[in-house]
Amino acid sequence: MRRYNASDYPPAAVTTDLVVLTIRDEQLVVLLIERGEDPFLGKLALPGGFVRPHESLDAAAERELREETGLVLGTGRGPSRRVHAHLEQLRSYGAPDRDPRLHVVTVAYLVLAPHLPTPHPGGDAAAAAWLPVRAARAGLAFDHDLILADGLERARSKLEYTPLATAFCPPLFTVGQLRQVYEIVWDAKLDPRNFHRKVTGTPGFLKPTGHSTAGERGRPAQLYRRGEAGLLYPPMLRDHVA
Amino acid sequence: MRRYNASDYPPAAVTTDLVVLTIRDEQLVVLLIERGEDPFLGKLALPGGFVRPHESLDAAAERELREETGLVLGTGRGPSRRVHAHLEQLRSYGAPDRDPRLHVVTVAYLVLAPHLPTPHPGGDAAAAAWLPVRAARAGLAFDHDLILADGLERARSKLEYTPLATAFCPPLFTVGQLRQVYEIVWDAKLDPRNFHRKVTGTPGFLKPTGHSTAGERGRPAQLYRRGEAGLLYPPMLRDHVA
DNA sequence: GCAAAAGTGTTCGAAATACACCCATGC
DNA sequence: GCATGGGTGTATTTCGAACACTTTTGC
Repeated sequence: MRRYNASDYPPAAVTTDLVVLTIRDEQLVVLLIERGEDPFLGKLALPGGFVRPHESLDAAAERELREETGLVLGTGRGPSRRVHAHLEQLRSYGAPDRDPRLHVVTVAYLVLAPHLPTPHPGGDAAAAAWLPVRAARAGLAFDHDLILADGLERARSKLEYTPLATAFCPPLFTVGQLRQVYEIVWDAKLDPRNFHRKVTGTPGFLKPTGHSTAGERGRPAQLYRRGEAGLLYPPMLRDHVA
Repeated sequence: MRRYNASDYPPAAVTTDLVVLTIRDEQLVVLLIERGEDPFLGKLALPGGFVRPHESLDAAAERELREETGLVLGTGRGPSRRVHAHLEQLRSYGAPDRDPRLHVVTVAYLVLAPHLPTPHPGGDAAAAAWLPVRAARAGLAFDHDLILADGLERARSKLEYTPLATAFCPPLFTVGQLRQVYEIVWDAKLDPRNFHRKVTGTPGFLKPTGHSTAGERGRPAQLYRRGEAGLLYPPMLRDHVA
């Protein structure tokens, strides 16, 4: 970083890869593309691509998501397919042989969103689809099995101490919907009664709207919005095995 | 990532920067170098530098630490200055203007170690020194203020749910020494009696050695080694403010 | 003896768990 | 009515905070 001759630029390329998670049919699913080029032609991979000159990493991640799937992050109005979602950097992967052709350092991102539309493949993707994470745990291109596993672990642990589960919910949601998110992501059963008391009692987790559901089975439920808290205290605890 | 023509390599360079923390004179200190070149000539910065072709990110971080400070990570025998330490990736920073000359993506690492020797500056560093983190919180080169803040927050939070505090201790240590680590890193006072019960009662945190200290003030203390656990359950809780 | 640090016992209150029970709706 | 999910009350237990007290050393 101290000298700036062109000859000192290492021949490493920078990409972003995305672990996009959402819930469909009561399953945690991940967005995968089918590679349309070598290497790994025809194999499944996480969406991603090169960071452009003078483009921030976050911007590159959003652009890749848009190009390969047609999904646009953000809250404003605009062209369709605009979705609310949580985006955060996961970590970087730079093993010299992770790409067989050249040294590629990738910065992985984690995207969590409520039920998303079917993606429109574009760019280098021959196809794009949601796959249950159980089915996607092995056989991905490059080191994407590892990246997916890290993304899942990040998502699971952040449900404990942040209100991140709300990223899987629509803007207005019930305590029951929120509980279902925890149960699906953690693959665990939670007591509905204690869960209710816990989330409504955690400061800043939920903001009541005064409205409730109607027309569904059972007693109508209060609708909540995500609260202001960035960290949950006390945290939601999942069972920790030895 | 799909095409491999040289013209597609974005002109972005990849570096690693290191947040090296240790405890000296009962203070949390960070390793800083004085820049010997423009930009930011003469300013303080985190040690770091280019990732070389076909070099892994972790290897680059270790090499930069060695080149700029003479410190060698690892447990084996060999040339002096070899130290035990914990090294983990922190996160990546890629704002297009974070380096005034060219788009540099840096992968930051966090290094935690017990009392380290005075560094020997080398490479591009005009000087290298330990500075208390309180004094180093502003005025660093590039976006290193931000990277340091992120590193501190990571270290502080990982003390809660991992045995990482032991990385600041020598191989054999007492409960009192471990408590001092928590107190210094968290800048908080902890009750020695409850702390003792808590750490000795957390499975896998500490492994008794059967030995104890002697020749110091007060009652001799049992010496422990770090245990096998990767995660602490129940976690050590610091006071969470609203 | 006195100071200092290690370590144990006990009490108190907050919070997690388990579960009995009631509420409000669709059918 | 009955099934279904929403929501409250309450007993039990577990755990952390506070702190009195004992232990073992150096001086």
